[in-house]
Amino acid sequence: MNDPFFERVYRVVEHIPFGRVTSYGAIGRYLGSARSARMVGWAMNACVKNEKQLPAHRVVNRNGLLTGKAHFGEPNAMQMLLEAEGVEIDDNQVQDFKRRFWDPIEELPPDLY
DNA sequence: ACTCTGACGAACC
DNA sequence: TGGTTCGCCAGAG
Repeated sequence: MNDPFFERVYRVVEHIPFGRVTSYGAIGRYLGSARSARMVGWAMNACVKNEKQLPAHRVVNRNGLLTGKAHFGEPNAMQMLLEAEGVEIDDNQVQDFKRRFWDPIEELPPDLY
């Protein structure tokens, strides 16, 4: 908990299982900052800059919308990555989002690291 | 030092 | 149903 906010975000993102997705808000809640979803997104933006090898494409907004696709270079890069994992995407929307959703609060230890 | 801007989300009109 | 406001807080100008 003494680490920078980004570091904690990165750690959670690293644990997102293959073929699953989560939301910025869910990560924020897990980190104890329920209202800092924006910071989570901001941290992801920074991760690209830091060349972190994170499955950032598995993080979408609460509606399952690929709001961060613009930051993956090619317009469809994010969608391609997800579809490569078996996640169906239609019009920037994760299909069957409910089933694909991975909540760190439920799947991860309450006090990871 | 100050203002503006977000890969968000929830609360309000 | 849908637009606007606000909280969050780290960078950029």
